[in-house]
Amino acid sequence: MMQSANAVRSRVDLVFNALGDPTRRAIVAQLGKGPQSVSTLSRPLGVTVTAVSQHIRVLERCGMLTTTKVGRVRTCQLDSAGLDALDGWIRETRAIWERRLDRLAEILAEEDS
Amino acid sequence: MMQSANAVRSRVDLVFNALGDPTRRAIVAQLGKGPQSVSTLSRPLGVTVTAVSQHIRVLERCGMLTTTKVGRVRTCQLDSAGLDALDGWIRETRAIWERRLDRLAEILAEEDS
DNA sequence: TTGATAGTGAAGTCTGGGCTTGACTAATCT
DNA sequence: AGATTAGTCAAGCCCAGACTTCACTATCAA
Repeated sequence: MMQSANAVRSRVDLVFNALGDPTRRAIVAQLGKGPQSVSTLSRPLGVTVTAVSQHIRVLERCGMLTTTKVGRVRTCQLDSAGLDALDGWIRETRAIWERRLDRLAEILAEEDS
Repeated sequence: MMQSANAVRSRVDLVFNALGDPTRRAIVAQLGKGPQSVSTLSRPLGVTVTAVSQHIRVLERCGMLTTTKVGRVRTCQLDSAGLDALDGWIRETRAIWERRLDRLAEILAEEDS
């Protein structure tokens, strides 16, 4: 129940690491237009199919997308797990940040009086 | 008014790039506990003050934190600009993703009838 | 069965960027 | 003034990881 914090944290780390690369962000953007095969993804990216295949694995591992292979073609589509993790991190971080601002406001108010 | 899309996009890119590094994520986490000086930040991170100084510049450039130098000590604190950009990106991406799921549901529904 | 197509695996190249060291400046202390 | 401390600059080291090539397998088409 409380180890989930660590699990989430590590997934967030993986997501940030994954999305830290411009090519992978481009892949995610591409998939926004709908599910696509590995080779279809590779064309507008200007990289090898092999490279895309490698990126796909990274993105899949961190929950940013899922893939299904039917026949010889692997189709990729966005997954919400990665987004959820990211979202959680942002909320958490912002909450901490805002709480701190509130405290600062309190302190300033006290100084005035 | 519409060029903001590009501006936001590039800031998001900077943020992802910045947060793609574990040390910088650690810095952000540290700052969650409150504003801190460069050298105070460096101690628990196990890296040189110089390294932290470099990271600070990257994080500041993308709006994740702000710094103020008084005397010889530079104090860093979280900024919401970076978080806002990230948040916007997530909302956008998730919206696209969900719209796509809805469309898929429609298609499946049509097939059934 | 021959050929073309989609993708993966292994192995190697090469560059970006994270980190360090050492020298330096500016502020603070005694 | 001298010594200490906080931080920055410049230069270089070094390695993770992004990308490629080549060989290979599996699927589909003629």
